[in-house]
Amino acid sequence: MERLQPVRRDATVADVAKRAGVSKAQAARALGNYGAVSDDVRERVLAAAQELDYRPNELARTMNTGKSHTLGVVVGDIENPHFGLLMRGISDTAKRAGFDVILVNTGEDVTIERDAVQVLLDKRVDGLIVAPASSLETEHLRRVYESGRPLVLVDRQAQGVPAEVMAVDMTSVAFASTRHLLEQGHTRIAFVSTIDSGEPYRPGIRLHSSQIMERLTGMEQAFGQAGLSLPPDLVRLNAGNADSIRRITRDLLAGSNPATAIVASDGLIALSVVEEIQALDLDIPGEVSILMYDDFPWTRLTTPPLSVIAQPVYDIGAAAAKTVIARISGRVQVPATPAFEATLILRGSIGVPPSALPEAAAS
Amino acid sequence: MERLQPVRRDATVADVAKRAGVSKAQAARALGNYGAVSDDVRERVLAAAQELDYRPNELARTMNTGKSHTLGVVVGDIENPHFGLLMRGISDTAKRAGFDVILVNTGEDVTIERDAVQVLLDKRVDGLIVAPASSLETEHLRRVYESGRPLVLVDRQAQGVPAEVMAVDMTSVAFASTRHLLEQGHTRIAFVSTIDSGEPYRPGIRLHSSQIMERLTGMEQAFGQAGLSLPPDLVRLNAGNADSIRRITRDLLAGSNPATAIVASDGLIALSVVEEIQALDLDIPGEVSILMYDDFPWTRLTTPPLSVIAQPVYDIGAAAAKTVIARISGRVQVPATPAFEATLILRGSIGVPPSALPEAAAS
DNA sequence: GTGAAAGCGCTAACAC
DNA sequence: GTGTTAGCGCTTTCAC
Repeated sequence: MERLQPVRRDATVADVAKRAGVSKAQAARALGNYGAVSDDVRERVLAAAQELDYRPNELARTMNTGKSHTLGVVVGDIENPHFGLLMRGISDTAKRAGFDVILVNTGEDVTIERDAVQVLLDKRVDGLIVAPASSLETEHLRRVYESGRPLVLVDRQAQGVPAEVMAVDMTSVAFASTRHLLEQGHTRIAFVSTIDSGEPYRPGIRLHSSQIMERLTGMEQAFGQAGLSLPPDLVRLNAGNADSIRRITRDLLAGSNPATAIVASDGLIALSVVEEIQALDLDIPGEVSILMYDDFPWTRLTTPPLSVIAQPVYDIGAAAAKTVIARISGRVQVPATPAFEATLILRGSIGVPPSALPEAAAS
Repeated sequence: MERLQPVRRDATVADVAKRAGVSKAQAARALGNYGAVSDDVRERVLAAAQELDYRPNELARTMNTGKSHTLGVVVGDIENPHFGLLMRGISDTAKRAGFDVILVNTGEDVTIERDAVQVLLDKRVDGLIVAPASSLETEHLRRVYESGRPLVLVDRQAQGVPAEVMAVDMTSVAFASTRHLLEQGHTRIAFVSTIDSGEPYRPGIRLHSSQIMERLTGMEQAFGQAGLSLPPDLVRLNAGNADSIRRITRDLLAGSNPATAIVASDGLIALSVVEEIQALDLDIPGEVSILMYDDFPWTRLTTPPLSVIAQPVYDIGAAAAKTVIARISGRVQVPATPAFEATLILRGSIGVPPSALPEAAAS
């Protein structure tokens, strides 16, 4: 009951060695080109390998050396072009240095992130780049650090994890953009974010995302500098889905003291906010001003085009990759973490609030 | 010159066994829970594992069993939300079945795709899902098939590769949407695609992307049914970057016999096309009608909202995952490949061409 | 230069 | 139930 050729097993070093008439060790040396090998042997071995269509078993190789020439990347939401671009920055840099990149998506779920990190570690990636779902729940990241495998964080901090963080300083750009809004005459400035806090905003609240914390801090500072304070009722967290965002938008724009400007924490939020504003038949920027985080191509297409806060996402990815690779290579002199700057790009969606217009001022 | 604790080596089965006072084999059985183990032994082993913080070396495990409980995914452009959504469909399904998913991006480059597939194969993924960069250069995919590892294709066919393809039938929706445009009175219908053909379009041309082929076929059929033929001068391939797309758009809209409708092959193209139309100060849909492939949220935000051809991308991903997993599990009865249908979603960007309006007709 | 042999951490066949 | 013993495919001493 035997097959003639069980499944055409892949050729191994031993097979190649036999065919070339040399020892396994010599074949391995020629194949992996290390150690000392005579030209004659090398030639015969490579020829044999060719004929047998030999492909090294990377798993076995990794098991011995501990190196896989692979970077692991963990992100929250690959559907967000933000991460797509980040990924390209990482991939391009990694490829140039001879590293492969594998990605795992977490849906911004810390539990899944924990598993993802473990999976990657189990696959023996040489280094890890993580955009942490939470800046507070970070034991699993601390463990990566303790395992000694290089880890670089992107976008967000992670409390208690002594790893480099490649991220924009959101505080200053939030400050600058809020000041701009204040200068236009806005004081009722709203901020809408999906960030899941479990409770409504109050000054001094602690959030999972260091990015959002920074944005709020920047806003608070700008208000403070103007002798005002950020209206707590206009900061809306937990804006989970399109429906809730639209409801929040309606709410912000209703009543006797509505918001005159809305800052959307990401593209998806801006989308629903603008949709609701259109549904309410309000004018942008005549009646409501809009500012959103991240600069996506489509923001130039809306009427009016959206003002945005752009981040050098590709560069952040590239820098992250460069740094993990430097660490992997054992370089002591790791490239200094660059300071990334976000920039406010003014398009048509920010204007003067109705209350500040001449005719309104007269009343 | 010895360290007291060289690097705190990870605990292995042997360590656990020693600590629990049993043989390696028994420890392994308890840990991997297979074979027969007495309650007493199991308890001691698990306790020892706990104390030593034992984590199985998945690499070693994979080397022995040949299984990694991991799906490999290869896509062309992760920046495109299309693939992001596809990825979610895959991940959700895989996770539910206990599989991890790792992704490699190729930038639509066949050479990189070849490497990516090899990397994944080297990592011994149990199955592969590939959105092939080319439907024509497919030897590497054929090799995957021959290696016996389950392979499922998404979005595009791959010539000579006998693997299931999860994709929408683009021909029929292209036919239907073109007929709709014809019924509105358009005959000068343009089609713009990034697809790299090396040469301009001519009827009967062979392209790398089966999807684009189908779209063109559908358009040709609709024209044929109307007793007309697709104007070859309006089919523009090789629209690589934003600049060239804008140049092409300008070109299509100039002259004495301009296009009255433009079909954009993807979101990025639509973006540049619309930008150029706005720059030319032409009215949509008064002077030019627009239709694009893929339904992204932002298409509802432009003025007017864009008519699109929507695909059930998430479902395609889910189905692909389900099928590879079925194959991996050796199920003979693999779920039948569902027929995915794209749908034409009419919004405001398609209208009657100027030439068909009463006043124009009078002239 | 070259080869024999040990070992990476695990699973699996085979005895008892 | 349990332990012994081979491997998996590769790298890496260590002799010669």
